[in-house]
Amino acid sequence: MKKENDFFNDVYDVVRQIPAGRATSYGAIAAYLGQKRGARMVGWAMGNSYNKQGVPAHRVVNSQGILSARHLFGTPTAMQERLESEGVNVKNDKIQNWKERFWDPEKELH
DNA sequence: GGTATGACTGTAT
DNA sequence: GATACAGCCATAC
Repeated sequence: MKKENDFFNDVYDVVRQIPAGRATSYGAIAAYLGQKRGARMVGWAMGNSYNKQGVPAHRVVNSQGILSARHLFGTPTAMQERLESEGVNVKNDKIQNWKERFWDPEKELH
């Protein structure tokens, strides 16, 4: 039997709450889940669900606001274009105004 | 249970 | 700024 309160489930739940036009980092999600060093797990979890609907994985980037996983979206520009269509300026695979675009689950969901 | 891997992060060089 | 290394944790074999 599989736990419904999976680590993945928590990750998906947080990612789903990211508002359009914003983005967060793996580390922030991991920290919110109490696993400050579990950023890799967040990415790993997403890797098993990036094709899952309802999970805007394109709104999750690394700590520098870089679209580290753009290459996994089918096309190298899919992630960037999707973010731009939501109002996020992306340049060189990096989110502009990252500090202001950053959505911190610890603060927003506190 | 040991080893390898991973959409990460931070520090050091 | 780029490269190298270490840390952390869950999953797969």
